[in-house]
Parts: sequence; structure tokens; C-alpha cells
Amino acid sequence: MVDDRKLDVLRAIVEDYVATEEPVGSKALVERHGLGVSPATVRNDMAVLEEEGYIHQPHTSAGRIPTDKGYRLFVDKLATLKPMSAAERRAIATLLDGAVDVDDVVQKSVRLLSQLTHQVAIVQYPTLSHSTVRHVELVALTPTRVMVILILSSGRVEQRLVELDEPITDTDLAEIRAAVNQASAGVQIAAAAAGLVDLPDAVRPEQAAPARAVASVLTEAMSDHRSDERVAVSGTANLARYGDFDTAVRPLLEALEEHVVLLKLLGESGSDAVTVRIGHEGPYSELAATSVVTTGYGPQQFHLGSLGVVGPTRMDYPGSMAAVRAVARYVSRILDEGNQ
Amino acid sequence: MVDDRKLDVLRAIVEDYVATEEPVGSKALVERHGLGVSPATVRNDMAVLEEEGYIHQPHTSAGRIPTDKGYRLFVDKLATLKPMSAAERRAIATLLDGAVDVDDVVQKSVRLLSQLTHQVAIVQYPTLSHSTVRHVELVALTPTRVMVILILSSGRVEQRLVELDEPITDTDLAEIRAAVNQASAGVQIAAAAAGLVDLPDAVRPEQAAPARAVASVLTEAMSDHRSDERVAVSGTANLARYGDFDTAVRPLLEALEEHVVLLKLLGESGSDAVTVRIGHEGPYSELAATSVVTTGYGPQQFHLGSLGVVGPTRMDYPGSMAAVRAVARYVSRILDEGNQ
DNA sequence: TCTTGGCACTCAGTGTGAACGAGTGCCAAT
DNA sequence: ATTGGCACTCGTTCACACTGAGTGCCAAGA
Repeated sequence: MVDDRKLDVLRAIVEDYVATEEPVGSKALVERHGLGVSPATVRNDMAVLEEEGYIHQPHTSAGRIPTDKGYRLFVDKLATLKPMSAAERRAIATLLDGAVDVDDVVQKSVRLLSQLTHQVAIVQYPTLSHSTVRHVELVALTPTRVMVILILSSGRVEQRLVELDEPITDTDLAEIRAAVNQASAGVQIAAAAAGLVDLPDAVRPEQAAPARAVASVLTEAMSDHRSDERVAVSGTANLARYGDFDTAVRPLLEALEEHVVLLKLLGESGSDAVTVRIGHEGPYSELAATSVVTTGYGPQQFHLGSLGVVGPTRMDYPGSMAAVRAVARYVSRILDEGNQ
Repeated sequence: MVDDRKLDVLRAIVEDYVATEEPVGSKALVERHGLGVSPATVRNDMAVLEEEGYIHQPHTSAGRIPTDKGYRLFVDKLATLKPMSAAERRAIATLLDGAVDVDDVVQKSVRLLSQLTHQVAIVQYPTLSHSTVRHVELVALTPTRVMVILILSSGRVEQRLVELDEPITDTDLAEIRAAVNQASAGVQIAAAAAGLVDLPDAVRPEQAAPARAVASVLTEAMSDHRSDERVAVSGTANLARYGDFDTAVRPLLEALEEHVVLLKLLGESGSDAVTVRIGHEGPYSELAATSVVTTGYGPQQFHLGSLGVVGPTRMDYPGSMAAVRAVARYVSRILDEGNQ
């Protein structure tokens, strides 16, 4: 049986342990929280909680620390999101409103998130796969060198250089440009990439060769989801606060280098809600001592990417969850505005 | 007097200490290096080296470790650059040749450098200040929304969005575009930014308002040296190998978060040569235990930026210097090619 | 039945002191 | 100038006893 008071005890243990990084005993618990019962009673409750696997005793004569299962219950049942302070809200708003483009939004928000939570923050760059093509521009730098510029609805701009075998005239280039935009403007990039196969047929025969070259790099740029795989990381210095270098800090530092790993950590948080993955619940056994708090972002439930924080299981979940949610909302709003 | 054999002893001490991270004694020294003399002789030499301040004894019954001054002598007099292996050369070439744009070059080379040296690598994004304007493109997304695209000789592309008060026609836009390119193409960005002040006078009166708006964002984009201040960092996980968390790792992790600090570390390495700054020689007292190996890069002595590695003073200087130089050369070459 | 005070027990952490040994400095001999 | 020998230093390690936070259990009380 886990009744209300036992939940209170668990909450108190989690809060104290997060604050002190030391096993917490029954006496300190009743002192620091107004539980209204004696240490002996708390001890009985602790015995039950331990029996059920929510807390754990490193050694006989020590206090208790929460297990992953205990944190899980804490997060599911007990954690009321810490509301952001007015100052924090203002900081988020002013910082992110000053961002000039999408990359800037990502870089500013990852920094912000790490500062708000004092954890390591991760922000995935927004995916291009839902974007539509807004415009394609062709600029002749020299008669045989054309800069191809792809402007997406997300505000992202990709450029590629094309070397032509033959010099091209401005009028030919203009016609190809028109044909390309005819074929792709307003179309989702995947479909646009597919449609460009027919581009050489849509122009006059003598323009087929350069059109093919242009179509080729455009297709490549559209299917190049490199930016889907990019993530920004900030706040690694915050790891310094945590002891236990070998089990907690080192594996995390190594994981942070591997963006593939980070993407997997972020990846499954598809929905609107804030997801918490605690210790061993994650996919990497080396990261058994770290937790991940993530959520998706994007305008109107449109999943453009994920962001979150990672840190030791011993982390401030309510605070992290609140910050993650707040930043995700602002980012979504900003991206939405830029999109109109 | 510091004669040749004493220099040999110093070299041996540095090499052993770098390899083992432990104070090195006279006996181990003659065993591991074929010095051809007895431990007692080495001890005499060590006494002199200590007197002169090149090495130091943490406590009476311990071996010696090099001082910053000792590392300095080692680097200046003794370090012959470790030549890159054929495999390493090939890795550099194949990786960097696959880069598609400038940002990609930076990101790949920082990663490469950290892997080659097993240190923390830093690469500054190339400065824009020497770039010239290659082309300016104006694209009407809607009649009142114009995407301004600035293409620089370095291959970098900056985009900005302009909201117009009045709808604009395609012909007006084309005329403004022509005027802008007339004024800026081929001109260094600083001069181009200055020249754009006169843009409204160069177009027909009814186009002055939109021209002013365009000139305004272009000037801002040209003088926005944000990218001069950007740096890429990789290899923080390599710090995990070093003990001495508080004096060596933590301050460095904190410094790595502050890009301003990084830029200052990189900053003074203007020339072509590889610069080594050892421990206290640097500008930050908190980084007294870390050394920086940097060099500039850019085609034909044109300083576009700096790159290098940072790590504890106890680092493999010859290897780091060789890797830094090799990567800088490749980066310079690639940027040069893209620039033609 | 739940709560509480009391009490014996456990065991990590701390401190002390002795033994150990890596490494040195010095000196006399070569 | 180099070398073997030797006494000396001092950090490290280990054993051992001590301390005290914290527990589990039990009997008494609400």
C-alpha cells in the first residue's frame, strides 16, 4: 500500500536528495518538511517504499535515495510544474524576439534553456521535411557558374553552386528559373524533388542540359536532410556541478559529441506533451545515470523538431519540465510568426 | 648552464610526464630512454634544471614535472613536429573534400581536429570583413514581402526579410535589384555598406521608399559580423581523460561556453605560424593549467580566421602542432578553391 | 490498527600510527 | 665530469579503533 503520506514522504526524499545530493534520513526529513509525524513513523513508511522499490539504501547505516522508479512516480504523480517567474518569462521573450533567423532562434533558445535549467540543453534544428518550396532563385555568377538558391517556407535558405559545361544566357536562365518555380513553388520539398525529374522536358531542348544540372543539385539540396540531423548543445559546463564524474559526467559528455545519440534521445518525444525519460528507461545503458526531459516544438502541433535538457537522474524535474515547455512554446510561436 | 644533455633530459621528462601524468624519476628516465648515463648523472642534471626553473618537484620524495617554462623550452627548442601519418593525411583530405559549403568545412574540420589530437578543438568561422559582394538577389515572396539575399565572395549567403509599406511591382523590384548590384557587386562589404546610403538617390523617386528599406537591411546584414564571432567546438569529451577535474577540466568547460573567451584565446594567432600559449602565458588566470595551440587560416596568407586546440598544459605539443598546421592548410586550400 | 519513544545494532567515514618505498641529495671514488 | 653507495625525506598505504548518523524492531500508547 502506498497511501498519501507515503507519497509525501517520497516527494520529500526526492526534493531533499536533489537539493543535497546526499542520502536523506528520517530525522532530517521531518525537520525540513512539516510532515507532522515522528521520525519512527517516517521510517516505517520508508521501509514500505523501499519494499516497493521506490527508494533504496546505499548501505545499512545510511539514508535513502530515490530509485529510477521513485523518480518516475514523483514525476507522474507528484511533480506540479514550477511556474516560471515573471523575470524568466521576460527573459525568454526579449531574448527570442531578437532572433533574426531560424538558426539564430535555435542557438539563442539552446543557450537560454541551459541557463534557465542549469543543465545541458539540446535543441534540434527544425526539420525541412514539412516545408514547402517558397522560391528558387538562379544567379549567374559567371556565364558557366550558377548559384542555386532554395528558399523554404520555414525561412531556411539553402544554396548550391552549379558548374555548367556551356555558357548560359540570361534569358535562358530566366526561362529555366520560371520553369523551376512553376514546378516547385508551394510544393512540399519531397514532392518537389520528385517533380524536378521532369524539368528538362519542361524547357526548350537547348536548355535541357543546364536544366538537368540545376534540377540535380536542387533535388540533392531538397533531399539533403542534414539539417534534420543537426542539434545545438549548450551548458556542458553545468555538468561540472555534479560529482560522480565517471558514472554521470563522462558518459554524458561522450554522448553529447555524438549527435546521432542526441537525436535518438530527443527523437521519441513526438507529441505536444513534455516527456521525461529517467535513467535506465532510455535506450543507452551507458546513460543509465542520466535523465532526459524533452518536448516537441512547432506551430500548431506541427512537429518541426524537439528540444530538451539532459542531466543526471538527480535533477530538478519540475523546474526542468516547466522551462522546457515554456521555451518550446516560445520557439513555436516565433517560428509560426516568421512563417506567415 | 643548460647543455645538450640537459635538454635531452628535459625532453625525456616532458615526454614521459605527458604519457604517464606522473612525476618522473631519474631511474625510470634512463630506463625508458637510452640516455647512456647513470641515474645519478641525471639527478645532477635535474637539480640544475630545477634551479633554472624548468622543472619542479611536487614534494621531496617525488619525481619531477615540467613547469610552464619547461614546456616553453620544450616547444621552442625541442619539439620537432610529428609528421602526420599517411592514413591521417588521407582522412583529412577525404573528409574535407566532401564538404559542401563553408559552414560544412568548419564543422567537419573542428571535428577532425579533435579526433586527430584527442583534444578540444576550436575553429573560428571565417570572417566576412575581407569578403566582397558577389551578388544581391531580391525575391518578392508576396507583393509586400521581399526576401533579400546577399551572396558573398566567400561563398556565404545571408538572407533577410523585408516588409514593405506598399506593394511593389516586379519591374520596380528588378530596377532596384539592378541598382543595388551596380552599387555593390565586387565591392568589399564594408565599402558596399557605406555605398548603399546613396541607393535611394540612384533609383526613380517612386522607388525610393522600398529601396531605402532594402538598403537598410542590407547594410545591417553587411555590418553584422555575427559570424566573425562564431566558433565551432568539438571534443569536449576528450577532457574526460584528464584527472584533476577542478583545476583543469572545469574552468576549461566553463570557458568553452563563453565564445568571447574562445575568440580571445584564438585571437592573437594572426600569423601563418603555429602559436603555442602555455598555461599562465594566456590572458586568463583561471586557465593557468591549460595550453592553447593555434594558427590562422585563409588562402595565401589572407587571414580569414583561426583554429586550434586547447587542453591541459600537459599535452602532446608536437602532435597537436602538427595536426593544427595540417588542418589549417587543408582548410585554407579548400576555401581557396571555392573562392575562384 | 496506526503511531511513537526507546534502544540495540550496523557500518561508512574519520583519524592515528606504523611500515613501506620511490625518489632524492650528497659524497667519495673513478 | 661521471658513477655507485647510502642515508634521508615524505607521500602513500594499510590496519585498527572510534564515532555517529541512521536504521529496524519492540513494546507502550492513542
